[in-house]
Amino acid sequence: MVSSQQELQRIALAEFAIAGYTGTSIQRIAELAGLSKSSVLYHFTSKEALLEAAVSPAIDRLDELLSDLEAGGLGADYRATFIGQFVDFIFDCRQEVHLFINQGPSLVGLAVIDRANGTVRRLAHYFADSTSNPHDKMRFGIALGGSAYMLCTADNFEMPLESDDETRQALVAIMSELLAPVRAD
Amino acid sequence: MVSSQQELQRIALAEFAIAGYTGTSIQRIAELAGLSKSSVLYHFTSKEALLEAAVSPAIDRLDELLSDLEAGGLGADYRATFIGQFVDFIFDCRQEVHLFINQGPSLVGLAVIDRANGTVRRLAHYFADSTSNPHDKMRFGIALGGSAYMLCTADNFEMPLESDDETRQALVAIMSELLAPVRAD
DNA sequence: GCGGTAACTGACCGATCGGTCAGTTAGTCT
DNA sequence: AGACTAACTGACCGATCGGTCAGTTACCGC
Repeated sequence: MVSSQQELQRIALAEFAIAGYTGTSIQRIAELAGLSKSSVLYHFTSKEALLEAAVSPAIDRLDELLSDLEAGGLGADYRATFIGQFVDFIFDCRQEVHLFINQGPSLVGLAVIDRANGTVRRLAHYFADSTSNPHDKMRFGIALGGSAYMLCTADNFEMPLESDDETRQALVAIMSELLAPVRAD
Repeated sequence: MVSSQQELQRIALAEFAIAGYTGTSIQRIAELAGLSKSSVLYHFTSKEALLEAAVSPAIDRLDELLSDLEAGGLGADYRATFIGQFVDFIFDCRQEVHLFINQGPSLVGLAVIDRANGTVRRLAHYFADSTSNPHDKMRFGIALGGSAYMLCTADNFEMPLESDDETRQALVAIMSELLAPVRAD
């Protein structure tokens, strides 16, 4: 039995990811849920509260992933674990990642987006700060950002991905290759 | 002597890229230009016409780049030329690329965005169709999309890029590596 | 100076938006 | 049945938006 609140979060996340936060009205979400706009605002005090409820779990998860990385370090053993976890994350939270990638820059000022941006920035810096070589900085960014971007975007370009397993394996392999030069402190 | 029209296009492009098309009002653009909203609409019949004027040159350029690629093929010789041109393109049209990446999905239905999406789709398919191996399809997507994404996004994460020359070299090298498995038909 | 027109403007319009609030309905417990 | 309250609703509000239109200003050529 799915509660109205959970249903609204699910619909909001999907619409925010596809049409954009500013491109999605509360009325639209209400219609898709078969409720009134007032009902949406009964459950969530504002549009921003709805966004926060929809995306916070993914940010929490990324925060945790990053904390584990900071504890496990960049050694080859933990790196493989991290890569697997990161790929699982971008698979499981595809809509949220799509939203962070596409709307992180334009929704600056919304508390939950600032939080997401902060976490992504921390992740990016973790790898970039492991090297002073500009080539490797760029390489690591492409490994992380490019993988996330590709997974979120393939649909838009009518590029059917293979099975999730095959796609996951490909991402893990490519990321492992791109992150191979990482040095453990 | 820069005309009002050109100045409006320059401001619009910058704002559309940073704050989003829907997040940027004509009034905002007018204020930044020191003109009235009506004056903006004197020069451009609509907001969409302003967007089209601002981004069409970049799409034209990408179209041309793609036509050259289709003519030159995927052989190692032409590939190096293409990579250099693609990297130049994402450097020269950084704002436009930022806009296509972030807002291509949510602005579907606007003629000029549909055109941009179509061109990007054609480019993505050109490489993906050169292989049946899912790993390589993903790899090529990461090469192209990841590079574009990283260049547009580095600013957002307070990752100062090195000089343009160094950054360009790094991108060319990484793209060359990722596209190395491409097969010429 | 006069006529023509490019460039600009403020007032206005209807539509949409996020949000408020009083009222209604449905469900639960005593 | 009555009281309470969670869930829901329609009417309303002020703000913002893209766009229209009549009027003004600036510039150029004769």
